[in-house]
Amino acid sequence: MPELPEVEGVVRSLAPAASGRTIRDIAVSDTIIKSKSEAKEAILKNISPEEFAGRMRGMTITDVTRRSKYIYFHLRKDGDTHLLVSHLGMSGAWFAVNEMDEVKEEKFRRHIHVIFGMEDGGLLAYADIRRFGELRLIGAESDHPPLLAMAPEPFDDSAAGHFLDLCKTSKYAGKPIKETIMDGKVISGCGNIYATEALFRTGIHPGRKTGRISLKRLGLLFAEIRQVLGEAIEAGGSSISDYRNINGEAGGMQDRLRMYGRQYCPACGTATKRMTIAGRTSVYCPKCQH
DNA sequence: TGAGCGATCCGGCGGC
DNA sequence: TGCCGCCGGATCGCT
Repeated sequence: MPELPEVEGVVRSLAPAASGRTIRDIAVSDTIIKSKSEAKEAILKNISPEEFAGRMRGMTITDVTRRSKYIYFHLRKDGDTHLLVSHLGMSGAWFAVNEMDEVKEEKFRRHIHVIFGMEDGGLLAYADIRRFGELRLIGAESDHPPLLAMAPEPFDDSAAGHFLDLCKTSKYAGKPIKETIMDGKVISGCGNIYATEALFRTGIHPGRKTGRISLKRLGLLFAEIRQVLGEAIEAGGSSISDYRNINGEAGGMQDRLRMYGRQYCPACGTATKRMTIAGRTSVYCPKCQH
């Protein structure tokens, strides 16, 4: 499942592959057309397949950037700028190819839902096995308020202060620390995998109340989150279940995860425990994490 | 007013 | 082997 480092990997390869190219036509899968006809919001948000295709036609992709776990396609047509916001959900993937059969893995090829045909003849394809991802065409970030509510990028200078300030508020002080750090308004792009890892590395129990952790430890936790995210970006992301970059390649970070998905603590050998926090499974070592 | 919960987008997979 | 139920990012709407 793609988190911030995986999305960063996609953007780093997508930006040079897509920038400067103009979209000639759009194909939307029958599956999505059917879902949308049943009034579901499958992948295409707040727009019909026909309107999406009509508006995207003729758009030039000027740049591709990342904000938290969102991919921003910066677009221009007739002198106006637009933004296509892509979230990969659980299992989304982009592929830049010349023919669809260049998408080697059957499980992705079977679930290609949107294809951008480029004026130069190439293709940009969005595949999504579970259809939890989204494509949202807007004018600018301000058209979709949740985008404006996101925490600063974790590598920004302001991110640590933002995190520590919110930890002190009554809203977050009573919540389990894992729920706090996975809230995108508190820290951008820290999902289950990297939250689990950073908590293990700092010896903090995922269920500990945020307000019961010293500012010093919270500062160390934030630094560790940033460290883990940075390591994962360098390793090309973690390919837990369905992450692939635009060339269909998996990342290598999963081999370096020390707690996520583990049965035994790599530090002391104790059997790991799991608990549900904010509806998600959390793994931790009952001996090393307090 | 806002916190909290359930529903919603689904296919894959573990378990029986 | 087939079917049921669980899982999960993020948002939204209801209580």
